[in-house]
Amino acid sequence: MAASTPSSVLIPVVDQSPAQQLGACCSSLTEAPISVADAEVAAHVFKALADPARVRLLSIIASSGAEGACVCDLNESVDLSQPTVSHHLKVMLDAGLLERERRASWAYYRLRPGVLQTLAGILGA
Amino acid sequence: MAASTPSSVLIPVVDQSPAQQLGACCSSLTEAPISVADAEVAAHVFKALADPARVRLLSIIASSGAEGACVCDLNESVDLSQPTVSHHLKVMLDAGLLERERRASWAYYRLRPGVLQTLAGILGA
DNA sequence: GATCGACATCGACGTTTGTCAATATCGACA
DNA sequence: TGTCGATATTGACAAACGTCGATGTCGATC
Repeated sequence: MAASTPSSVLIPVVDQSPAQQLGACCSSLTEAPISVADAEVAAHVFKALADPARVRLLSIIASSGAEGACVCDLNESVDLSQPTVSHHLKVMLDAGLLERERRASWAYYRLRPGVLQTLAGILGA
Repeated sequence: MAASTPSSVLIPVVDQSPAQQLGACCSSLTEAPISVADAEVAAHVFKALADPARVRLLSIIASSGAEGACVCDLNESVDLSQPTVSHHLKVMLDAGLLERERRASWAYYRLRPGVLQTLAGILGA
């Protein structure tokens, strides 16, 4: 296709999260074979969902709508230590699935708008 | 999907793959907090997509439609050894994303019908 | 300023994962 | 029957991951 020599070796430094890049990469997995680079981006996002604790946290956060969910509540929703919950939230934040907002001394996480629709679009549905 | 081969067509025999359970577990991640058990099932399926090689293989397989893709072709599509490709295919097969069919001495993999739609549905889109 | 509470980061650990070379399995065919 | 080609399985190893306790950071309140 476009690229002439995909001999890789490079990791392009993009200031966009994987989930942001996903929206611009490919229309769907099922239409045509995805490029190696795009596969890496997509896998990064899926990896952020590849843990039971993260799926559950994301579901709780998504269910709390636009206000977001307080970390103090999330800590009690899963049977994990506070540092571990913080770690999982960071993984999803870095992948571009979540947004963080600080209110007073609390942190609130919410779904990044449209990100699940983008993901669903990649799946070809 | 004619493919009239009198030779035996074997379909993966799994009692209940994660992707199959997904369809019956929850309507969507965003509606209400998912249960711990359902999160485990969903994470299992996402984990099968959490690798660049697997995403690319899945995309190639999906793009080849109902006929499926021959392993002999897949081996040349990614820069990995034959056992590694076989391993990745098994991961997605066990997760319920793929189906396998043997024709003569070749193996063909295809998307399990509807599985991507189910996944997209879980995402709430 | 000192203290407290909420959250993030660090360091260390056992476990899981991706990878390959070697080997096994199994059908096709001479 | 024996060989060959295609695919799966095994065994081993390094890297990545999930987890926790200890510690750091930062805003709020006294």
